[in-house]
Amino acid sequence: MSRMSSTSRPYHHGDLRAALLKSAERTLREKGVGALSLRELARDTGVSHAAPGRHFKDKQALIDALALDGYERLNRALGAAADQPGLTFEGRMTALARAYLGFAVENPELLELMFARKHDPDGSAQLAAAVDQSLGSLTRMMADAQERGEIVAGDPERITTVAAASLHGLAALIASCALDAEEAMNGLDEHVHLLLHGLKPR
Amino acid sequence: MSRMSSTSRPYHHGDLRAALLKSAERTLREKGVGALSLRELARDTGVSHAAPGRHFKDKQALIDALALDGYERLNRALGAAADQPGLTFEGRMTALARAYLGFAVENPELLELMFARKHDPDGSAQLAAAVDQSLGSLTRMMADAQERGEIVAGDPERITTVAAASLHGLAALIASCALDAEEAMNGLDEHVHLLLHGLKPR
DNA sequence: ACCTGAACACCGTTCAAGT
DNA sequence: ACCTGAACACCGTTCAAGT
Repeated sequence: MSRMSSTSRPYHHGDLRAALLKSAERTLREKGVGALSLRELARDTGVSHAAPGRHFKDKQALIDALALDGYERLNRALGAAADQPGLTFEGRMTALARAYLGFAVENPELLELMFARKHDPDGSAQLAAAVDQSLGSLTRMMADAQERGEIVAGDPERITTVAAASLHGLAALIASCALDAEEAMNGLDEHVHLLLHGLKPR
Repeated sequence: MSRMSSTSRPYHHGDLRAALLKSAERTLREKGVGALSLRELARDTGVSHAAPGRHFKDKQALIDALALDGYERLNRALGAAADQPGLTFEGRMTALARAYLGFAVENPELLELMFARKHDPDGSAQLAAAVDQSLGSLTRMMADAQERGEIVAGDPERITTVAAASLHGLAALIASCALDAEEAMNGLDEHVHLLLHGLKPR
């Protein structure tokens, strides 16, 4: 009678799972993976310390869920960049690179988490699919370009790997603070140009 | 009188610090960063749980020491590869790449740790120097090549970044199991060739 | 100087019990 | 179905005390 809200909901939450994920991403962003604690998450969400166990069997399960959410956002960004019409191949490649690096700059801790070699063999099927989708945007672009003769012939997977390594390397160096983010973004056009035209003089 | 060894040494160890590091690297390799525990390390080394505190002010300090040791080994490998005589530029680049990827394949967990964005601002001066030395091998190689006109003109730092991102991307993808290690090693010559000659047809 | 042993404030995970 | 509260076995870190 004295409570103001949620007359019909059981306990505190309609969607504790979502609330926990939201809170987790916040502390991930602000304090890093090391500061993630199920108990603190429960406290912040106003729930008992055992409640998260109902929604995530493990701490790793929560981390995997964060990673999966990250991939979904990244894949939307990559897809949108790759599908832009009216661009040259180099233009599309640059747009894709910009989308990826932008994500890395905005979500460095999350990116690290997405690429960590942890992965619960149970829940990792979804994660594997999400990773494939990320590479998919790039693979399609390379296959298209190859058909049009805009890039060299050869095993398309190998060629995709070269491009992927170049972009992921930049993203990883940014996320780990080995490279200044702003500087990398400013040099991005030239980076892509060098990737396509090579380091050797023509 | 009844002990067989170390008649003059205090307690159990002549070099507890080294013993802890050795044990730590072993569990890092076998069970991952998440399994590192100062208390377990102390138990494995036959010492009280507070003893590690004398040698590492923090768990992070031990991790930083592991990372520093990793950089020292990596830098020796990179230096040896970069200084090989009688090679073309592409040959030296390939040797450097092979050294780096070899390290990544042999020490995936350690590499992840070396590139984690943690770094105690206190002890990180040494770490920063070690990182610089790693990049140094590559930077010198690029500067040499540029002088001889073997690679394109332009800001040498930018060009070094392109090569570094390409190699580090491969290494990171291998370490995170996103790329099959053997496959990547087999394709390494072609990878370097594409890096130098570009993805566009000539 | 180097280590011990107890203490403190945290964890993740499990499980009977409540609503 | 969903959550609580207590319990268990661990942590990292600190600090007086021992040798």
